[in-house]
Amino acid sequence: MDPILKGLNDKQIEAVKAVDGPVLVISGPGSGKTKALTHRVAYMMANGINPGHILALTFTNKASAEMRDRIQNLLKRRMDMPTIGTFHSVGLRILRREIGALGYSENFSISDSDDQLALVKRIMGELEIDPKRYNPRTMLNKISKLKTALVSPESYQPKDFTEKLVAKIYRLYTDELKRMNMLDFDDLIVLPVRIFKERPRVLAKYHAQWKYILVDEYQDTSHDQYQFIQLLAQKNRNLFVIGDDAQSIYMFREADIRNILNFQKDYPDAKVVLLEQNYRSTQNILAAAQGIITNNKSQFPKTLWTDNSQGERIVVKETLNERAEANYIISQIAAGLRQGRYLHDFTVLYRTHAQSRAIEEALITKGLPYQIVGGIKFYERKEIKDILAYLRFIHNPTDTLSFERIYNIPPRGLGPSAYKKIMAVREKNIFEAVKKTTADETKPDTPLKKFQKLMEDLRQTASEKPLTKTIGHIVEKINYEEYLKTLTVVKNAPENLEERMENIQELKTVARGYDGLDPDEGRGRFLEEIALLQDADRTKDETPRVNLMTMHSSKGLEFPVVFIVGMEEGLFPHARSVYQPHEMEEERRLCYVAITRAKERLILTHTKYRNIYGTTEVNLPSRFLAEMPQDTLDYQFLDPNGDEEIIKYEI
DNA sequence: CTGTCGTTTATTTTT
DNA sequence: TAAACGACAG
Repeated sequence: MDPILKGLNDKQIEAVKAVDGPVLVISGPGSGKTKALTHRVAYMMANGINPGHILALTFTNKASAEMRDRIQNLLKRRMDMPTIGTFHSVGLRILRREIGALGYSENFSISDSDDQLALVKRIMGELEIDPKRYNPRTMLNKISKLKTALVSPESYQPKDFTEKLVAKIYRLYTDELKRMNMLDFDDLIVLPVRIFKERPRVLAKYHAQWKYILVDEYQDTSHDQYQFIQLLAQKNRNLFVIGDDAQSIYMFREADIRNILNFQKDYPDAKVVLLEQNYRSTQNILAAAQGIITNNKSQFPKTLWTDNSQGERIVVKETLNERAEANYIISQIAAGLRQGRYLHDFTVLYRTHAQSRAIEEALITKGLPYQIVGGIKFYERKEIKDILAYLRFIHNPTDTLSFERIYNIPPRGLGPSAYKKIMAVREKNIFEAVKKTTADETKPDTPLKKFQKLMEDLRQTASEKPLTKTIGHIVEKINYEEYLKTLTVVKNAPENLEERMENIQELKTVARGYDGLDPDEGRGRFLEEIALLQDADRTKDETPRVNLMTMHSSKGLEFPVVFIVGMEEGLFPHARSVYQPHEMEEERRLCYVAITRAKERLILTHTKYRNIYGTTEVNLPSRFLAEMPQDTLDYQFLDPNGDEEIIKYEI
């Protein structure tokens, strides 16, 4: 037997060996999906398929990196690696070569979601649309929805008044982005699709290159991603998709579960493999998960099974309030630690970020180290965004969004009126517009003139010095630390200042990798790369910590002991999902995902009283509890003398 | 232009 | 509860 197939079960082997033609693999939680995927790629390479002909698409950088690592480890000798990347990075790679066809210039930059929102707000301001009546965020969502549905501003047929507004904003939004030579995230998929459709010869080039295509997390693909895949795969038809419809939890982000459900319609000759053996969880945990998910209508029929032991019952614990809930969790962690578990064996999952507060407070009181996974991302921090905005404006002076961000940060006496003046005379290049505006000013040292001089100086440095030097120079020249001080003094949080300066240091560490390049090119690559990175790989210390995260961020992970807190109607399922059946089903899948993170021990908690937005709510236990087979559960109801709870759990 | 004050609103978010 | 935003006075 091929050594690469060793350690795989029959189904996994089937998935690995079906190299030619369309293949759909439905992989249950803990069924060795990544194993199947990576072994398949290694198998293909070991059997003479040119790695250059293989394209593997993932959703996250993390998944890409893991796949690359594991494939490398499977190979006997060093070989060229296939193209492995996120949808967006592969889209970007294509655009870098092909975007000329659409009339953009090649030094385009990529806007982040804050930029997008700022742009929509600006446009709505110009159109005098009341942002209270029409939420800019909602409008942006609608635009993004249209884009992912591949509806262009030209082809959009608005029906009612609101849609007509959306159409207007959408059109201006698109024009303005193009004018700034900027792309949004959606464009990284949508534009390659357009090029493929309009330029068969370009598409043919990619057909010749990528003859084998693999897609991870196929259930999460949106319509544009679906088109992207279909176009690339239509010639050779060697399309391997793997995923789990039951774990689709990103519908709200345009994931279209029909893509996976209809794969066999798209490819009637598709080979279908079900990975149903679970290597992760106890029988009880699996039974609970299965019990939940069977309440959903549309899904791929499958039954998970495991050779693992039955395991202990799932604890359903009722507590008085969220403080007692947190204390209970800590008591359970303490008990686990006494039995030899480590802090990182424990994970607390919640539906909304707001719920982490009570848990954190309890952990801090008891001095237990923890880490929040997800939450505020590195590149979303103000100090990072500020510095990056300077870099982006230096790099692309047509980027009015970055200009908008920095022209008065730190405060230098520039405001809306100065901004209007500049925008009035702008062609494309804002830096030139600033020059034009200052030319009319008679006084010698106006704030705008100072700004102009500052930017000239920064641009000079940026074009000559390595990237880290430039960053240091920016921070120094704009007196950024002083500015941060004024911010943190107001909020009375000096520890914040230190942390923020450390973050800037961290940014420099990332930038160092580009110092060796030509300054302009290095800056470009740096900005491009971090546009696609949502979190920096910061080298964390190795202290074991309790993990806290939303159920969404837990997808793909596993832990010996999992707590799911807030198992209450209104919270989980979330109140906003209850009335829409398809949203209710998504909540249920989320529950399925959360439960199946647990390997050995699962504890579900709900409270009688919960403080929410400052008012106390009385919540019923979540309906999901009733949907689990009751013989897998161990109910622990609230002691009638509820007050004692908090004391009882002291450790 | 800047800072303060009151009002509003509140999921999840791989890029 | 608290953050985020817009209105308004200095």
